[in-house]
Amino acid sequence: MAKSTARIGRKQLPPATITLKHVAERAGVSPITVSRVINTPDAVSENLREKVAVAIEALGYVPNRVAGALASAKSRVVPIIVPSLSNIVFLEVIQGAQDVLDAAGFQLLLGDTQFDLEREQALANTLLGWSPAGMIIAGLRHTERTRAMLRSWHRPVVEVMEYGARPIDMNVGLSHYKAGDAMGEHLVSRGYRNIAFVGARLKADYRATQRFKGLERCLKRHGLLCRPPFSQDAISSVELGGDALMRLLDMDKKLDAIFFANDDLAIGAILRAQREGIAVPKRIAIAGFNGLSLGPLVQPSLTTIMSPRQRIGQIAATKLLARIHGRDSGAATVDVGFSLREGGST
Amino acid sequence: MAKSTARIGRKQLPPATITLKHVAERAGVSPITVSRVINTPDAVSENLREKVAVAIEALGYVPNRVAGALASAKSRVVPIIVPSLSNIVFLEVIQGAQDVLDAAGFQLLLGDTQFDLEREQALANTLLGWSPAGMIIAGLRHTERTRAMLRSWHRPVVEVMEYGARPIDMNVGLSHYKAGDAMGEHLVSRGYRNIAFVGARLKADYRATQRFKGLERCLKRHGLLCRPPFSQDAISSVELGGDALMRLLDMDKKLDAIFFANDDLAIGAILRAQREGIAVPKRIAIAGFNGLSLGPLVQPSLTTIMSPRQRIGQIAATKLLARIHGRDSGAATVDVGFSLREGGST
DNA sequence: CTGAAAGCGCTTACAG
DNA sequence: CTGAAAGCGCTTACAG
Repeated sequence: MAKSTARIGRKQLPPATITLKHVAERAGVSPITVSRVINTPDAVSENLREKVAVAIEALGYVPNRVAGALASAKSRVVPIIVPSLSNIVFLEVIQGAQDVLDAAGFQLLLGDTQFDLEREQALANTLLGWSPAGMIIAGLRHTERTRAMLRSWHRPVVEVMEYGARPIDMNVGLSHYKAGDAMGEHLVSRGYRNIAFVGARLKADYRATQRFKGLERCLKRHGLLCRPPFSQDAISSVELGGDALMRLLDMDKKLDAIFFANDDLAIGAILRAQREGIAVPKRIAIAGFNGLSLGPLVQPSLTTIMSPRQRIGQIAATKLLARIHGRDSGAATVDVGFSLREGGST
Repeated sequence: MAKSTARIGRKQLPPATITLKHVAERAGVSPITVSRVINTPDAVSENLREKVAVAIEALGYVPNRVAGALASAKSRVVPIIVPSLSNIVFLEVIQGAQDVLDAAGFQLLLGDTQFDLEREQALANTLLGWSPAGMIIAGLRHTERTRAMLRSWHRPVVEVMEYGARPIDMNVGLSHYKAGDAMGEHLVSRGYRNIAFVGARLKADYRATQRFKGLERCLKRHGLLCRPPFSQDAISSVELGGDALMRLLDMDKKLDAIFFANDDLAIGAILRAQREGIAVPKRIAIAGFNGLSLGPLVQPSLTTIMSPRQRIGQIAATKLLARIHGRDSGAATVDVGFSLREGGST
């Protein structure tokens, strides 16, 4: 309309888009100096630093992260890719990572694969388009293309949850195989001889399957029968654990112990047994995996394996930051281990 | 070293950074056409679209989201700001939002304020530097600057969790005040007359305080004594609920019911009562808030108020997307309501 | 439907 | 310690 209106750039900008240039003008310095004050303040004399800080404050300048990321080909963003957000376990890892990254001024970008490795590949691909500073990804199993892509990316990548050989870059987790074996040992030592393993969607949840494999090895070592794992095609939940308990007791009269793939299922089984008047561990022993805080509070208290999930997230983020900042990041792989917590349920 | 090496731009790029230009060259079209094929394929003839698609595939081109965001001043990213990641309630909202946004090709950027409104302001400020397409933020209470900043941003913002007047833009939630009142009505109707409210860090958790205010109004209406809320300075947890139960029973012999600020606390109280041999609801009735799936499984089953947390996230994300895409987003505010689930604990 | 030009707001690499 | 120039990889706005 008004011909006289000055055109800034190609469109009518509301006057409120404050850029580096505006700050520089106000402070009477060049834009690069402003950039330095923000990113590497030690490289600027105190005199100018002060002037620039005043101008930033006065104008309410907010750096455009996007422009910075484009120019430098990196951003203060770290994607974390997990199989699912409906599982408390991954959320705790995210929480641990968030604590550390946030304190360092990094933002977490969330991705979930729905336990689908092809989706994971597409997601990782897209997320790399954000020029992240590094990446955290759950698991050691990925498509070959995902592995190749992340490896040739040449930025820090931490694979979390399970501990194992040949990570893409760094790895923080625990051996689910050993954990399964340890629980098997515990059950056998307590005198149980007919032990079942119960999970949910075991095909997708290969870490749970590794726990089963560990149990299997243990039972074989003791010359005991190892039943095939009982897997239900539903999202793991407390209800599901109770249902599984009832079905198994009905199907297999000799059963004297159940090792559930996780605490949700196991707690569901204990609560269900309570309601049905089934004696735990007398009629059936129950064990879980994860070490949720509810475990010690149910009756009988749950025997389970504690995995340090938040710590996994924290360690992963700490190693990532060390590498991003060019500091020593310590060992490339960390086995955070696990511990068995004996409760009254076995 | 090798003088003959061509310099592309200012540094030696590894040959593997495929850009729009490379795709355009290979397809024999201009870069803008490639851009259109990616962003608005309908605006390109099928002939060229096909050629470009082939080139993209052949080169394994991944669009640089950062460059796109800078050029267009918007990105397919949506920050979600919540008070805490250690609370399952917010995680479920995040999950609901993620489901919807992910399906639409948007990425979620995570921020937590640790229940600090100043931190929230700084976080919102930083996150705007990512040129997000919209924002989801928990709560209706923010600093005046945060409100002004988001309002003048002129992009869709959804405030979630509680429902109330004067949102910044859109609002999806429920009335915690009414929910507290409703639980009060239930308890009074069941014959309880000495009712306490128990929470954790109520100063920070103002939504829990609103539930207390609702209870207070109800008790006054019935001419009953309303005790001050009992708040503990620790993160809400199952253990804490059990401890609070024991302390209150000891402090206040007349007490016949406790309304806990959330289900974690209430379930902890029920489990503790069970272990201590305290009769629920005979000696003391227990009620919660949230509707966690564990509630119906403990003994006695928990009376609680169900809040549709995942749905809040889904609705918020859906409205955001509608506005982003210029479609009708429906009502600016949505009261998702709540429902009281009667269990055996009252 | 297609393209040449200009620009988004920063940072890199160089020079002084 | 400070700055002028060039460029990051896209998209906008315009023209045809």
